Amino acid sequence: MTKKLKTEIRQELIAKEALKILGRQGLGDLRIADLADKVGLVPSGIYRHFKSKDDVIDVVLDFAHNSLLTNVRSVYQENSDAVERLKKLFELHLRLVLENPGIPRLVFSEVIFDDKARGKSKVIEIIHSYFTKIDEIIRVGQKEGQIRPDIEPRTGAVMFLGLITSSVILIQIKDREFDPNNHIQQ
Amino acid sequence: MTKKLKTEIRQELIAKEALKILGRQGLGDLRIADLADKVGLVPSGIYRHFKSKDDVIDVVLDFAHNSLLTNVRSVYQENSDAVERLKKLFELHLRLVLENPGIPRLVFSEVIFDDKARGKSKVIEIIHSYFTKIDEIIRVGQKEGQIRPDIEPRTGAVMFLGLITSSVILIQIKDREFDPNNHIQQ
DNA sequence: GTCTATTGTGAATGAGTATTCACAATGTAG
DNA sequence: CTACATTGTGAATACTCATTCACAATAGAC
Repeated sequence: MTKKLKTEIRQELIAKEALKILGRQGLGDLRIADLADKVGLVPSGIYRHFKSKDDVIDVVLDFAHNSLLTNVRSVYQENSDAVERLKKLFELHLRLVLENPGIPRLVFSEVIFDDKARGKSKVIEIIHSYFTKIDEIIRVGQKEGQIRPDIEPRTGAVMFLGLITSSVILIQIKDREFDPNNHIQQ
Repeated sequence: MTKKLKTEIRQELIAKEALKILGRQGLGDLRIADLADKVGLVPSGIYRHFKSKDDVIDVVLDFAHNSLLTNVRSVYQENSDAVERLKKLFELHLRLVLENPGIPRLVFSEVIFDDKARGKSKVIEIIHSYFTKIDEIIRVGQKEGQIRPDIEPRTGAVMFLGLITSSVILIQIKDREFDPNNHIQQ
C-alpha cells in the first residue's frame, strides 16, 4: 500500500500532477485514473482528497490565478515605468507558461471547448481581471507620459494579450524553431 | 419519416449544422444525438452519411481550411500592396470567424484540448500553412519596399496572427463591449 | 500497546454517448 | 409495376470514465 499522507500534502501532489498532465496532454486527456496512477494511488483514492474531478481543476485554476496576480504585483514593485512594466510582465508571463504549459491549456480549454457552466465563469473572471490590470498599467503610463496618449488603453491591452496568447499558442503547436524571446524586442 | 435525401446533400446539411453547434456550444457539447435532431434524423441516421463523428469534424475542418485559403488567394488578387493585403486579410478573416465562430472554436479545441492524434495533425497543418502564407506576404512586401526591412517576417506573422487570435478569443469571451473593428486601425 | 480517525484499496455502479444492426420506408431504374 | 439499392428508424450494444462504498491498513493520541 502506498504511504499514507496528510490530505493537504496529497492534495498538493495531486494538483501538481494534474498540472503536468494538462501541460503534456491537455484537458481532454486528464483522467482520474491516470492522475491516481501518477501519484501512486488507485482512482478512488483521489476522492479522499477531492470531492470531484472539477474540484481538482478548480485548485489548478486557483494556482494559475494566483500566479498571474503575483506577476502583476511584482512588476508594480520592481518597475516604475509603464513600458518597463509591460515588458517585464510579458517576460514573467512567458516564463510562467513555459514552465507550466498546463495553465494556458486549461484556461483556453475551459473557454473554448465547452459551453457548460463549470469552471468557465471562474476562468472568465481570471482573464477579465488580468485584462483589466494590463489596461490599468497602460492608463497609468499615459497619465505619466510614458505611453502615447492616442492609444486606447483597451486596444493596447488587446494587443498585449494578443502577443502573449499567440506566443502561447504557437508554442503549443510546438513549432520548434519558434523562440518567443526573439520576438519580444521587436 | 424524414424525407430521404441524397447522401451528398445530407452530408452538407449535417456539416453545416455541426458548424453551427460548434459556434454556439463548442466541441465539448457536440453530440451526435443533437446533430441528428437538428437535421431531422435519428442518431443512427448520421452513420448513413459519415463513418464516425470524427469524420464529421474532418469535413468541417476541410471547410475551414478552404475558407482560409480562399481569403489568401483573394487578397493576392485584389491588392498589390503588402500592407493593404494584410489589412484586407485581417478583415476577411474577421468576417469569416464572426460568421462562423465554430471555426476558431474547433481549431483551438483540437490544438489545445486534446493531445490524441485524431484531427490534430490536420489542424496543425492548416495553421502552419496559413502562417507560412502570411509570412510570405510580408516577405514580398519587404522586397518591394512596402514594409520596413528590419522586421523579421516571422515576427510580423506572429504579431499578425496574435492580433487575430486575441480578437477571436476576446469575442469568445463575449466581452460585449469589444468591437474588433475599433482596434484594427490602431 | 490499544483505539480511533484518517487514508488507501478493489470491486461495483451508473451516467453519458458513440456506434451497430436488423428491419422499414422510399426513391428510382428497367 | 417491380425489384433493388439507398436512406431512415428504434432498439440494442459497447465503451469510457467518474464516482461510490464496504473493507483494510496505517498513523498518531492516549
